[in-house]
Amino acid sequence: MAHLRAPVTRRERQREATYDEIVQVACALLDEGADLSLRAVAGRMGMTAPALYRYVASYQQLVDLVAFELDKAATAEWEQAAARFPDDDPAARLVVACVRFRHWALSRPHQFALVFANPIAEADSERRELLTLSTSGHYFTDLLWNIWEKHRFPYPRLDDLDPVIREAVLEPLIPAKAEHIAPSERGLLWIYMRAWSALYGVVTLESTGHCDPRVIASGQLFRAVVLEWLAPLGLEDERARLTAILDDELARTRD
Amino acid sequence: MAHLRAPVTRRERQREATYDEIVQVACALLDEGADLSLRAVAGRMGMTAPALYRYVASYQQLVDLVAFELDKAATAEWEQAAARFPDDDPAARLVVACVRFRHWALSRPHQFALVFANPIAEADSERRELLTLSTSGHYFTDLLWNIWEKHRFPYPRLDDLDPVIREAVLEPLIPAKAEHIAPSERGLLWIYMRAWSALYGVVTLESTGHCDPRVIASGQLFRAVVLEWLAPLGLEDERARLTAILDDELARTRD
DNA sequence: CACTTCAGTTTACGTCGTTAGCGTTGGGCG
DNA sequence: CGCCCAACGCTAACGACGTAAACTGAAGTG
Repeated sequence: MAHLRAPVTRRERQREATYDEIVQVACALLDEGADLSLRAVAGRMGMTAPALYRYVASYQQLVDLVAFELDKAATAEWEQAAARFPDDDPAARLVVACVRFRHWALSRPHQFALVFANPIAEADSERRELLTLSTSGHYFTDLLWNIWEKHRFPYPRLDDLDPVIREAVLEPLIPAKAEHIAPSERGLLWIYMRAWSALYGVVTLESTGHCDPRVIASGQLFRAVVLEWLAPLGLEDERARLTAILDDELARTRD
Repeated sequence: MAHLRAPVTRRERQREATYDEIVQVACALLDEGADLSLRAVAGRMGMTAPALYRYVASYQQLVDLVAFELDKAATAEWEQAAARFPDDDPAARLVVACVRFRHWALSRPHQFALVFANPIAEADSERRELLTLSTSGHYFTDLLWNIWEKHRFPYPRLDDLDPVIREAVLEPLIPAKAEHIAPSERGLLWIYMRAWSALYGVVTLESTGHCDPRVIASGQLFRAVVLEWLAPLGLEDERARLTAILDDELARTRD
C-alpha cells in the first residue's frame, strides 16, 4: 500500500536502466562520429545484437528514441547558453537559442539530420507521438510565448485563420507547450509555425550543405533570417541591442 | 576530320548507353518505391552488382548521379506546368513552379530527401560540382531574373553586402545561371538565396513530415510563405491575380 | 593474326537488421 | 522454502547490402 504509483519491482528498475543505457550508448556512438547500428550499441554494452530486441522492436525504433534523446540534450545546451540572459529578457534568449541551434546543426550534421530531417510517414502514429513531445519544440514555443507576454506583438485572430489551421492550433499535434495558452490566443501558434519554418529552412540548408560554403561560414543568411523576424515579434525597437547579441553569439560559436 | 569533337567510337557509345541505363533504371526503381541498391539496379539490367563498378566508383556516386537526374526530371515537370503561362509572365510561372515543386516533394518524399536533404560534406568537391549544376537551381534563378527584368524590384548593392557574400554572388558556387547577370546586379542572387531558403524551409518541413499533417494537407503554411515573398519581388500590385493562380494550382495538385 | 583493352562474371569478405531456438537465472507465488 | 515461469541473453543462421579480387571472354586495334 505504500506506493500505489510507481510499482517499481527490482526487475523493472533493472530493465529501465539498461533501456536508458542503450539510448545513452547510442548517443555516445553518434557523438564519436560512428554511425548507429544495433551491433555497435550492443557490442559496447557487452551484449550481442539480438539481445537488444528485448528492449527495442526495430532499428528504426532505436533511431527514434535516440533522436528524441539527442533533441533533449541539444535543447538543454541551447537553454543553458540562453540562460545567460534573465528570464525577463526572452528576446535575447531566443536569439541566443537560435544561434546555438544553428551551431549545433552545423557541428553535428549527422545528428541534426537524424532529429530534424528524419522522414516521418503520415501513418506512423508512434513516431508522430514522439515528435509531439519534442523538447526543442516545447522550448521554442515557450520562448515565443514569453516574448509575446512581454511585447504583445500582433497575431491572427482565430477567425482570420484557415479553418484547418484553426483546428490545428486549438488541438496541436506538433510539439508545442500550448496548454497554458488560452484558446483565443492560439493564433500565436501560427506565428510560431511560420517562424519555425523560416529558421528550419536556413539551418537545414546550411547543415546539409546545400548552400555555398562561404555563405555558411559567414552566417549571413542565418543572420538575415533572424533579423527579419524581429519586427513580427514586436522587437523592432530592440533591434540594435538584439543585433549586437546576435553577432556576439555568432562570433562565440565560430570556432 | 569530320568530327573533331565527339570522338565517339562504338565502344564509347555503348558505354554511355549503359551508363545512362544505370541511372534510368535506378530512377525507375525509386519511382516504384523500392530503395536504391547496386544489386537491385544491376539485377534489373541483367547484370551482377560488381559489374556496375565499371561505371560507378561507389554507391554514393550512384546516389549523386541519380539525385542529379531526379532533379532534372522534376524540374522539367515544374517547367512544363509553369509554361501554361507565357514567358512574359514570369511571376505566374514562379508561383506555379513553386507549387509544383512542393507537390513533387510531398508526393515523393524519398526522392526529395535524396536530392535536397542529401548531406554534402564540405570537402567533397565532386558532389559539390554536381550540386552546382543543379537544374532546379538554374531554373529558379532564371525565373527570378526574368521577374526582376520585368518588375525591377530592389536588391542590395554590392557595397551593402557582407564581403563574403559579395564574393559568393560574384563567383557563385551554388547552382545559379548567373553568367548573364551583370556583376553590378549580382545582389539579385542574395535575394535568390533568401527566397530559396524560405521556400526550402516549408517544403522540407512538409516533405519530411516534421509538421502537423493537417497543416500540410491545408497547404496554408506553404501558401503563406509564397505570398510573403510577393512584395519583395515587386509583385505587390499583382497580389490578387497571383493569389488566385496560387490557390488554383494548389487545388490542382491536391489529388 | 596477335595483342591489348575492357565489360562482365564468379567468388568471397565483412557489414548490417532480423528471426528462431536454446540455456540460464532470479523474482513471485503457493 | 521451493517450484515455476517469465524475462533475459546467447548462438546460429538467413538474406540483404557495398565492395574487392581474380578470372573469362569478346570486342577493338596494330
